[in-house]
Amino acid sequence: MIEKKISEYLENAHEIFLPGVSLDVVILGYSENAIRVLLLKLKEYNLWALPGGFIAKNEDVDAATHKIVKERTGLEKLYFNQFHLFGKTGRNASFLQESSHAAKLSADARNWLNQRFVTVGYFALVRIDQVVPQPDILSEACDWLPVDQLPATILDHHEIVNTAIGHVRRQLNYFPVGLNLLPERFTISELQRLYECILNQKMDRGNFQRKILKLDILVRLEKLKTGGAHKAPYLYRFDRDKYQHKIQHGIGFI
Amino acid sequence: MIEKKISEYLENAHEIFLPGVSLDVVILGYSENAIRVLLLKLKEYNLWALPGGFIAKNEDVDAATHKIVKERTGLEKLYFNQFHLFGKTGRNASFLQESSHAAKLSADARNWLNQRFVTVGYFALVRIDQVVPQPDILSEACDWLPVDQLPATILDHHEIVNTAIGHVRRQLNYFPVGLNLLPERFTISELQRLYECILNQKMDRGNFQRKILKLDILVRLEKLKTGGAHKAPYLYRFDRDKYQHKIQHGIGFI
DNA sequence: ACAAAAGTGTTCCCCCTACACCCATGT
DNA sequence: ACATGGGTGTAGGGGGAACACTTTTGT
Repeated sequence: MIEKKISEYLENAHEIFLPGVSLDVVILGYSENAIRVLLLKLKEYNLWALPGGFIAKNEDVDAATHKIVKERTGLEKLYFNQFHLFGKTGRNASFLQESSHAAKLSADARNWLNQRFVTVGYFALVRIDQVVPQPDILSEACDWLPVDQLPATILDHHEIVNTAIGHVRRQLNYFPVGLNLLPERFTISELQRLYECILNQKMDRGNFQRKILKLDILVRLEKLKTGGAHKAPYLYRFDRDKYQHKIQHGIGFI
Repeated sequence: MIEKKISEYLENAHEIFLPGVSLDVVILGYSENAIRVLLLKLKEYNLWALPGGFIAKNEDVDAATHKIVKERTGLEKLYFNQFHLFGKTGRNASFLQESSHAAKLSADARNWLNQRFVTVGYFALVRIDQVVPQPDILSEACDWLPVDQLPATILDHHEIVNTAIGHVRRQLNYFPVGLNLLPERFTISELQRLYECILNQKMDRGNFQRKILKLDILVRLEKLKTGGAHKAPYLYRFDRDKYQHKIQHGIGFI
């Protein structure tokens, strides 16, 4: 049944999708003190791949990205960003060509798959706890893997992930990207650990607190009742309205 | 003769180039107190267009960009950067379809031109005085036009230029982009006027000088003999070696 | 009582800002 | 002499870095 779906998908691809252009999304989340990327384990191979796909002939590239992230995560409202086009020669769907499906395809479908592809890289920032990862029809599993311990991947997906991280790191100075990765309510310490993770460096506790609060984009909520043997910290939430006002004048954090 | 070249180019395009992908380069220069972009005036139309083209099936996208900029400017060593993929539906080579050449083309060639195109945006920074602008076969003229007074352009080239400027402006904080736009030797005042142009705001003379010199990427040369009724300023040149050392630790200017 | 982590305060110092002041040069 | 622009000096303030102190809570 699933086999039939794959065959149909590949057989019709050359009629539905733009030729030679694919897209890959680096979906990033944060849990257990690590930035993680959502990867798909391909059937028939011991290789992982980024969620991705093709762009329908009558579809905006941004819209195609939105659709793919929604399918893999279940999320509707998304923060995502295009960051690079990977256009080296020799990129193609080689892993599909070798698959058991390729043989059954028509000549047109096979030619379409065999052509060179350029791919548009997007990154998306999501809250891991809100996501229910969904493998696509070509993959057998789907998992959040820490970006500093990537498994073997197809093609240049390793490079795509690393390039994405670099862009996120640079955006940290201007946009409160961290807030797209945390749950609705969080403590300053949690936010600091996230920042330390992204930038890969320790920060001073007291200074971090003052600095992030002075941006005036967080709202203090009730105190957190914790089971920890220490003072209960405040919870905060991100204030999108205040943020929208600030952003026009530029936010400088680091 | 030129007519024949155009026909040949368009007729063979579908065999040589990647389908559905084009590239456009925002070539920026600086002269007479204005940031200027190199635009081509199309034959048969009263419209301007960015230098651009297609990507050969066996050619890296970066290489195709390099080739195009070299053809239009004569420059070999270049600072250029990919910044965005423009992928809205409805983008195509509409201006070519209406041209007098389109009628003579084979069905294959016409279909290739009629398809939807996504385009990769690059920007390049050049020294205007070193450039001898060269129109391509589809254009009758080629000129440096100030980016704040753009003429009517084809498609979304207006948006592409403005997006490019935004990226350059943001890079100004991290890379000495200004130095790719000035002649080999320049005064601090000239550099300041350039920065003021890009950022569109006045800066303090004394502070600009200290700040830019403290980056320690400029080398002071001999004094300039000027015809001006004032003290002769020093000339400086950009020190690429020092810069390469600095950049790893990050350069913060603004 | 004590440990652990949160919240807040303090001091030092650097750097940015804003001007002011001299210097060199051509008219 | 004087205007013009170049180079440098300086006083003040804001903010970051480092560290200290107090507060709350569970064991």
